[in-house]
Amino acid sequence: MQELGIGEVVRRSGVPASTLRYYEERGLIGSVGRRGLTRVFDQGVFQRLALISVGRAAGFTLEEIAVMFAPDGSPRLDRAVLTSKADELDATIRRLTVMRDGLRHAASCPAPTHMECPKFRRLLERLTG
Amino acid sequence: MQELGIGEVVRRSGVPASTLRYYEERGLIGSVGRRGLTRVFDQGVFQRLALISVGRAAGFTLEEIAVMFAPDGSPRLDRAVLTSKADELDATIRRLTVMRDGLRHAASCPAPTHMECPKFRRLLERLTG
DNA sequence: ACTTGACCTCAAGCCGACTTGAAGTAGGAC
DNA sequence: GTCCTACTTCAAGTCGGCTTGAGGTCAAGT
Repeated sequence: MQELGIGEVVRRSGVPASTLRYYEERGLIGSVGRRGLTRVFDQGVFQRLALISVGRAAGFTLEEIAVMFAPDGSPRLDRAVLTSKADELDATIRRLTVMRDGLRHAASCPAPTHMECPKFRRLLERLTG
Repeated sequence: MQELGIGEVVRRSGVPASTLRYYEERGLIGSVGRRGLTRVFDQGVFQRLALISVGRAAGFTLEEIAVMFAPDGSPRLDRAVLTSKADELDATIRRLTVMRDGLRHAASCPAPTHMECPKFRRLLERLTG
């Protein structure tokens, strides 16, 4: 497995070195070791970074992400936790979908204010209800 | 339109008073006026709160939400902005969907570590790629 | 030998989104 | 008239997620 310096990881992932160090400190990514002082990463780091980025977009904290995808391959990661996170995500996705439709519609709606558009209000009701 | 005190809004929405005041200060919700010192809201505040909550879940800042849904009914809200936010949301939704599937699968996958599961790795590739 | 560049650590700072706390006011019940 | 409760302001504090800066190490190049 090819070994990478932090600079390489920065270049290929776009994630700043400070963030990589921070993630390592928080236990989210593991450098496979050190060459002298400097961290050595393997290819897997890119997947983990993708995972972290999506997790963040999903609204999970770094803490939660660390628990969900423990870097060691996870000590018998609790299925119930995963399932409930997936359920959370389902709810989020549904809400985001409604919001996206709302935005899309608002972009093309001729009503003077959004609130005057019945379609928009119906979407809102789907959010509140 | 029925007028509500802040306490009522707190009770019905679950949003703390401090947050409501903060949102008002940031221009995200408008109280229709004051009765003496105290803020008076109308029913519409609940929709706006729902909007804000979904917007936050979608990863937008309060600033962005304020711009998207200006409280005054929005001074000719730029359609391009809305459309591009909708596109952002589309991308987010796709990624979250992949993540949800990943979590769902991880919850039922017998592989000792996630990375050893080919299905999980394929999902990861959909995230990275 | 010495500079350059890429890396390191550690502490402090910053931003967004709130929360908390102290101190004050306004209106009704008694 | 004074007590209670619900509200108010304003400043400061908190937390998560990083970033920045000062000062140090190491390897390679000239």
